[in-house]
Amino acid sequence: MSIATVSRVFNNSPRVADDTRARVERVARAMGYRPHAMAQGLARRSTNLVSAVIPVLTNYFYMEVLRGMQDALAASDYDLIVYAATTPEDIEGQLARALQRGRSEGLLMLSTPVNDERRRRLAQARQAVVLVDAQHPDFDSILVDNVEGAVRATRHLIEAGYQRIAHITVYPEPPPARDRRAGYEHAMHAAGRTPMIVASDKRPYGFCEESGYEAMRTLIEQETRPDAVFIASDVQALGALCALQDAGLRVPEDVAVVGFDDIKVSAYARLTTLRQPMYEMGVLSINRLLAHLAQPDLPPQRHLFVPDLVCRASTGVFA
Amino acid sequence: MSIATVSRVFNNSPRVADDTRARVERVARAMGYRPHAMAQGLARRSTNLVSAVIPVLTNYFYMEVLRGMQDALAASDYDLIVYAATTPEDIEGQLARALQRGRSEGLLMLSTPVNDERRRRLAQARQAVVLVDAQHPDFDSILVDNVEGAVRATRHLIEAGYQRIAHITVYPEPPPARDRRAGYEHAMHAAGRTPMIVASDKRPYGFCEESGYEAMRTLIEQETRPDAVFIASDVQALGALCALQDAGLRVPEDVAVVGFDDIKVSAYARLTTLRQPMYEMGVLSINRLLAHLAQPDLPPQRHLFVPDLVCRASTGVFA
DNA sequence: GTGAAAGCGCTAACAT
DNA sequence: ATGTTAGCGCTTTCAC
Repeated sequence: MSIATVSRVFNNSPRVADDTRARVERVARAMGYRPHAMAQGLARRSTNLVSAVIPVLTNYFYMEVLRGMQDALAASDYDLIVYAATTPEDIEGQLARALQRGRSEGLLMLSTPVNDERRRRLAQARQAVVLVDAQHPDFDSILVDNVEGAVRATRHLIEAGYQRIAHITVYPEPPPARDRRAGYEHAMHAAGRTPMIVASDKRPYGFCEESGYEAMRTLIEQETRPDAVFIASDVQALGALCALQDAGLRVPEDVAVVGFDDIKVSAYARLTTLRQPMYEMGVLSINRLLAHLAQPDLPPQRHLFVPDLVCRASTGVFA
Repeated sequence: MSIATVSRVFNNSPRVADDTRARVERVARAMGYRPHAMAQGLARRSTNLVSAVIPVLTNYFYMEVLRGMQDALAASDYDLIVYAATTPEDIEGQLARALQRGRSEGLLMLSTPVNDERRRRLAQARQAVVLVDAQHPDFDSILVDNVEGAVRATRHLIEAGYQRIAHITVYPEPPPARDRRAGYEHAMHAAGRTPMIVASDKRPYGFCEESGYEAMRTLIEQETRPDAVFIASDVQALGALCALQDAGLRVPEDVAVVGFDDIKVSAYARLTTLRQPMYEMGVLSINRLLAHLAQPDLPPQRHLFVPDLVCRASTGVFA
């Protein structure tokens, strides 16, 4: 029994006799043999590993995307290395790790804009690349139409009859927040309204309850308090709802609130929001990555999801 | 310039002349050379990879633990493969992947009880192992004293003067839920009270908003409604709070609520709960794993954290 | 201080 | 259908 035959059995080569195959399998099971991943990887020049680079871990959006990725990956025989940045600047370091030669074969990059320097590094690493919540013509991009989502959110409030509609964003402002603000401004101007924007400076990561709480406090203390607020993310909206409650204001009677994301708890906070298909985005990103791995010359593709408005009690309108 | 010298430079061997080292480094940078991870791994019999096996991804507890792991790992040069089960039964499959020879050197197993079969498999895989939220004498175990936490929660309600204190758990009941129920029962009996336990059957994963919502509905509809409830997890408590609100009941005036975990949003839901040091547990688990990797004969150690009571408005007592 | 050479545990021609 | 052998890209003795 040569090592080559064993290798053939494990690689399902058709050129093995049925009885030898059975024998090898029996013995392998008996002694608990399984091929050595690294040796296999070196020999076939493929590691069966893909990596995901994520700006922050503790965020429901990323968790859901990650869950979609894992579920889609389970059907393949690729495993997933997760590189989470500890700080915003750390993204470069994590990317460098993910791009090390002989580490992984594919890269999923989340919410990380591709500048020229990064494009160069990605190209030279010769990995399959899929961008999620970011885009670049050279790579597969999977994103949500944040501008359209924000327009829908704002129109919903306008149509429901709210008069002074404010917007809470984050500072520093990442691309998705920028687009959501732009959508809000666009819809407001189109309706002849004056935008009213607030953000609280929360570093390093603005999408958090604290930032929503603080920004809402700022709005509450203003001379002309808004009667509705569109907030850049659900977690911030949760913080904002808390601020309203602390101030003794009722939702939606005194102030209506719309979030963005539709994270799990939002349903239980009765928060009107825009649903992003996070899980589906994760699944799709893996499917695209695997497709690129199987067919390296596959042209890049851009997939834009349009977020749906989910009406709940926080706007008092069940459209 | 031989390949051996280059290798020495990259491995910081002292036996290289300063000028050759400088030359190698310059050229390497110029042509963007970095050692091939798989080849390196095969040669030194070490992959610089550790893996984490997680029952479910979408859970704030795991996310925080994972964040602690990632932060602690960033200082080392190990990368993390994440194996998330798609279903409860899938744990075995993910474990098998993580244990493949030549894949990773260390294993972090979360909330996964070690039975004899698993102990055998882990031992034979010769990996460093750290258990989180589970324990076994053969392996490092990092956990929280769920019984004590539940006792504290229950006592807090008793001391605050609540009369009919119910408990909401989950079904199927994982070890942490079992311990929390036990702690509740113990504290109730010690105070001469009669336990009153409800769970809603939510498969595959009971720690969710829905299950808390449903269980609370059951309690509300009972002839003698409880005036306080200790709930096995914060996410369930969030669902329960929603059920109370829908029923027009005030918290804590009509029903007081205590959760378990202290996830981020709980602060904004004004939920009294028991704080688990999730992030710290993640950091510690990696530190232990790296210690075992550095010193294979290190004896297993058990680390038990005691959860702290965090008093908020949902129990109306700010101790 | 540097180079030559023997692995690491596989896969994939190429023989037979 | 099976065995032989040459790599895969490094690390690590062992010479020099």
